[in-house]
Amino acid sequence: MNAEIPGGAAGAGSGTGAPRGRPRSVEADRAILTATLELLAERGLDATSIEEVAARAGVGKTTIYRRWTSKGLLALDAFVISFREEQPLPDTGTLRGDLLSALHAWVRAVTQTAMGPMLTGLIAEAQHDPELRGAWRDRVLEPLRTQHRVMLDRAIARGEIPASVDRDVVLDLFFGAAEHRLLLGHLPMTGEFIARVVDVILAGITRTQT
Amino acid sequence: MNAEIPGGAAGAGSGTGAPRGRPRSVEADRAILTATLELLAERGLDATSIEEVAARAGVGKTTIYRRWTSKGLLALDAFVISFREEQPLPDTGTLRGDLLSALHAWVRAVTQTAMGPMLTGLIAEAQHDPELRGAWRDRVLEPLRTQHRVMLDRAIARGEIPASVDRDVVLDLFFGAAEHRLLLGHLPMTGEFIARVVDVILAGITRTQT
Amino acid sequence: MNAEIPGGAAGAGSGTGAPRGRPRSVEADRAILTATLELLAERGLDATSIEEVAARAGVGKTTIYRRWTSKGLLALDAFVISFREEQPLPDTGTLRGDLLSALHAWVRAVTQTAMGPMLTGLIAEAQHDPELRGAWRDRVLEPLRTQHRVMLDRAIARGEIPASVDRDVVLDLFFGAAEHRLLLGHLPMTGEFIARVVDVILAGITRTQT
Amino acid sequence: MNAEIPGGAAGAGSGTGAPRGRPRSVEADRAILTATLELLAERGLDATSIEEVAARAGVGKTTIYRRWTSKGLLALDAFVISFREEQPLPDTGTLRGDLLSALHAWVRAVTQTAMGPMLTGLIAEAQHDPELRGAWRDRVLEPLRTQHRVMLDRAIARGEIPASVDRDVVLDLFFGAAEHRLLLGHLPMTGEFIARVVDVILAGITRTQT
DNA sequence: TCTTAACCGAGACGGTACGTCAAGTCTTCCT
DNA sequence: AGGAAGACTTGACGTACCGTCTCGGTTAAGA
Repeated sequence: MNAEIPGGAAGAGSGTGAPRGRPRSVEADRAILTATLELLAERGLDATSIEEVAARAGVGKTTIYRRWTSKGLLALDAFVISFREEQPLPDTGTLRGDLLSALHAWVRAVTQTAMGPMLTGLIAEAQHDPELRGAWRDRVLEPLRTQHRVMLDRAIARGEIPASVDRDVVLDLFFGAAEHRLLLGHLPMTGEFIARVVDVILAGITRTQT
Repeated sequence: MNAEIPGGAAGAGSGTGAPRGRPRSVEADRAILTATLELLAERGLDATSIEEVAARAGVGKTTIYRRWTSKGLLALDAFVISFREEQPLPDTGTLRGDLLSALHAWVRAVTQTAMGPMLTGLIAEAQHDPELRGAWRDRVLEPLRTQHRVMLDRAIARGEIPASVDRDVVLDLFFGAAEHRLLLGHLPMTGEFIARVVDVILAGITRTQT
Repeated sequence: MNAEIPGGAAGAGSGTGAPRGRPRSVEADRAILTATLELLAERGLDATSIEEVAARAGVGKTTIYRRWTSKGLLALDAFVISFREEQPLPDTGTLRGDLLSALHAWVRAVTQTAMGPMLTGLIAEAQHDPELRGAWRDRVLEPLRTQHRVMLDRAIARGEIPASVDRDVVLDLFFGAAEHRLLLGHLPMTGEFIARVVDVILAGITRTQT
Repeated sequence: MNAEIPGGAAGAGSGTGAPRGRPRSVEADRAILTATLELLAERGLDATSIEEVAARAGVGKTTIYRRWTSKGLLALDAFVISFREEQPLPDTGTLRGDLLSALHAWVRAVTQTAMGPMLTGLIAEAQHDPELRGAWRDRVLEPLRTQHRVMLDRAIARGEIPASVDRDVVLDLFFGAAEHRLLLGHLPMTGEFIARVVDVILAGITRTQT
């Protein structure tokens, strides 16, 4: 539970032993997150109010505020549940295959599912909510980067790319280009776009900078 | 005026000749934009209300709504005035020099001035305001891309990179990586970051010697 | 208007000339007071919420808060409108006749109309709202006392009672006994009660024949 | 204890003999009443919440609700404990002496101690809580009246006043006038006020209504 | 000694209403 | 007709208490 709903006060302090008082309702947790997810998909984070979430979940507003300190952190929890396993760690044998597969999965998620609007809504909200910004980094961004860094490490082990590669910069280029198109929508994220992004990055780090 | 404040209804119908009635106050325009700029710098787009802008500008709310249909478009106008000339088109003789110079200018603007919060605030707002999203593309993004595409065209003419390079993808990688760090703040935009971004892209698109 | 709705900010300062801005809606005033009166009669002051008044009046909550700073002052205005002329100044020629007539009118008002619950509700509310307490004194109690003091003054002029009578104490006994029964309800306010109250007071202050 | 805290469910079923189960904590009773008394004195009945009483008494809310069905009844119990013996039955030998002494005691209690705010708060609360209204009559008003009726009976026995005197009306005038000033605060309860109230009533019932 | 019933503190539960803020619109007088 | 002022309706905010409920854990009497 703690792992899935870290946005709130997380109930009893770990190690403090007895949790005292009526325990938080697991049903309420579920109802709130379900309602949030539905509303997020229906009208986006900005147009969703805590009041509406409470009404749809059949829950008092305080029950939500007791668990989450802001709309953003609630939305983050709802998002994370759906997003986590949609981003698998591919292992195709070559870096090109891995990168293509990973970017395809990301693009598919943000264009074919409700993840797209959720993601943009959360990034938007994070711009004026420092706590959400931090939580987003800790619970979405860093896990994703850590996972994808593995692909680069394997490529280094295989000798495909030099060990001197700045993996952080590579990840920023990799996700940055796609995120840029997602946020501004100036150009579509086609298969060709994906291929070329991977091509440029791959060529850029494969070639020796002698 | 029309060219600088296209966010609003543009006042008198174009071509109708005589504007009839009292003309719009130029002082009001200036006062509103100045107040907006101040508030944007002080507390960001999200925490700025039309009501406050009106109060500080010494102007009725109606006077603002008559010119701009949304807070975002007003902020965009205030932003554009300040942002435009901060992004010069460098011409250093080599693509590497041009790219480094351009990215340095961008990073400096968003980290050393109030442009950073304004930019992130506007991108955030654009996520739930389609009109602003369009205006942002037309009035900020495309001009910037057009300007930077020239650098790539010159490099092609010089034979530094092949004509087959997908310039849009290059621009997405170029701006995407930096914007990514700006929005999420997971890593700083140091000089080294700038250099490596340029290096990877450059290596990725430079003509093969084979 | 000022005379009838002194609970609010009373709009423009008198003498300041032009009232600037959109004037307060007279319809809203009326709708609010009507709704308040209905709800007060239906369920009493305590069980009436500002929210419900707003809803029934078809008015925003702020429109009420702009005019009245508390529920009590709003209720007071609604009450005063109804109560004012229900308490006529009788002139029967004798003090006994005047007092009987006045007390009858008061008892009739609080037992036969909705004035009773309103009055008790307002006195109750005034116990924890000093502003209402003051307003009640100024706008209900003192006018009523001033009016009834006239009856005593006429009796003094006629020589029925000595000029040395403490008229304030007489009024306190007169209203106090009835109010006491109204608030605690331990005994009914019958015609006999009225007669005996008047008898005792009258006997107590009538000039000694000695 | 039962005699002093009759507001609650009175614990064990009458006649059932053995109460079964854990007996109610006497400490909790005391703590709750003490906390109530403190808060009543500090901020009045209206501004005191059950939640705060529970917190200060170091007691669960349930423990309070198990004993008292409403805030008013709890406050009544706290009040009665303090108020009871403050109102002695004077026996000075003359009705004037008795009345003066009794009214002095009452005025002193409500003006010099925290009894005043408690009393007004309870009367206020009783206006929208019929149960409290009944309890107030049974446990405060009637005992007080019964006690003071004795003074009138003694005066009748002594021949000071005729037996035909309506003692209820006299008591209403006696307490009504003072309560009136207490609730509305339009005039102070001075020694002169007390004397004149007694004078008028005494003169009113002494004199024969031939 | 072991149930068993009612208590205890703590604190979460679904609600209601609070008083405030800002949104975008409307209405007045004035320029 | 534009402009400043300030009203208007709407809707959401986050908070405080309400009276109820559920925990784990006493505390006694009865079996």
